[in-house]
Amino acid sequence: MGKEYLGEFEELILTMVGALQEDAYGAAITEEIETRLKREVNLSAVHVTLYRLEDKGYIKSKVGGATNERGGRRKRIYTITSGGLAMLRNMKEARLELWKMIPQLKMSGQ
Amino acid sequence: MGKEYLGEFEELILTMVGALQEDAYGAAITEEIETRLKREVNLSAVHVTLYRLEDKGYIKSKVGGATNERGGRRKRIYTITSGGLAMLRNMKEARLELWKMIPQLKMSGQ
DNA sequence: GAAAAAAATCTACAGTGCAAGAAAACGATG
DNA sequence: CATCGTTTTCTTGCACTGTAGATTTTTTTC
Repeated sequence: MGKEYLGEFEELILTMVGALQEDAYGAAITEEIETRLKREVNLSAVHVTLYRLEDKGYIKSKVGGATNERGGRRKRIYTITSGGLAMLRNMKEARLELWKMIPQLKMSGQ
Repeated sequence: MGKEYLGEFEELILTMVGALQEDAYGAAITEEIETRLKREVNLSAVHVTLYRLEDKGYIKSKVGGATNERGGRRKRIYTITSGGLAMLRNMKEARLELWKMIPQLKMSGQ
């Protein structure tokens, strides 16, 4: 039955999978978060979260082809499913709704 | 040192405390969530979360006056602190930033 | 002062966040 | 072809967050 929301970190990782498209695999996601969001993340934290998201059906994966440059294990590429996208939409809707309730939050963004 | 974000449920409860102002106590928060957000919540889940938020300094509490109608223990009224408000702002900023990264999310809201 | 009401508190366990370390798969190089 | 450095995934374990069940406290009414 899956709950109607995700944890904070799960939401972040799911969003990155959607954002990175064909290039969504553990290491790249980690890097992207660190450079673009200036937030420290642990690589295995990302991996574990990817497994959990896949279990829940929000993303799916396939092992990437042999397009490696200099050694290294094959990448496991993740893509967001329609269910995953729907979940992100729901969470966004819910947040926008919530924020409306608290006037002190009005500011720059939006 | 407190992390730079909260869990999903903590965020919800913190927002409700901010929204309900002088009327933020366990039972009222629970009711408000059920009626306005159509989401089932357990009363003690709310209470436990309130304690944790208070521990972290995002809300503070005082026992309410004797303005009761028909029996019942005194309410513990919670109010959001400036730290709590700042946390909500940060989380909102971060989300807006995140959503920008994933075009498939563009829609109604905002 | 016993019963009923309203609310808070306690206890306990599953789910999520996170990190340290191990293992796998690959290219290069002697 | 053995082994070395690389790149990346996989395993394990524990602390923190989400949630429910049952209990206790405080207060009004009869």
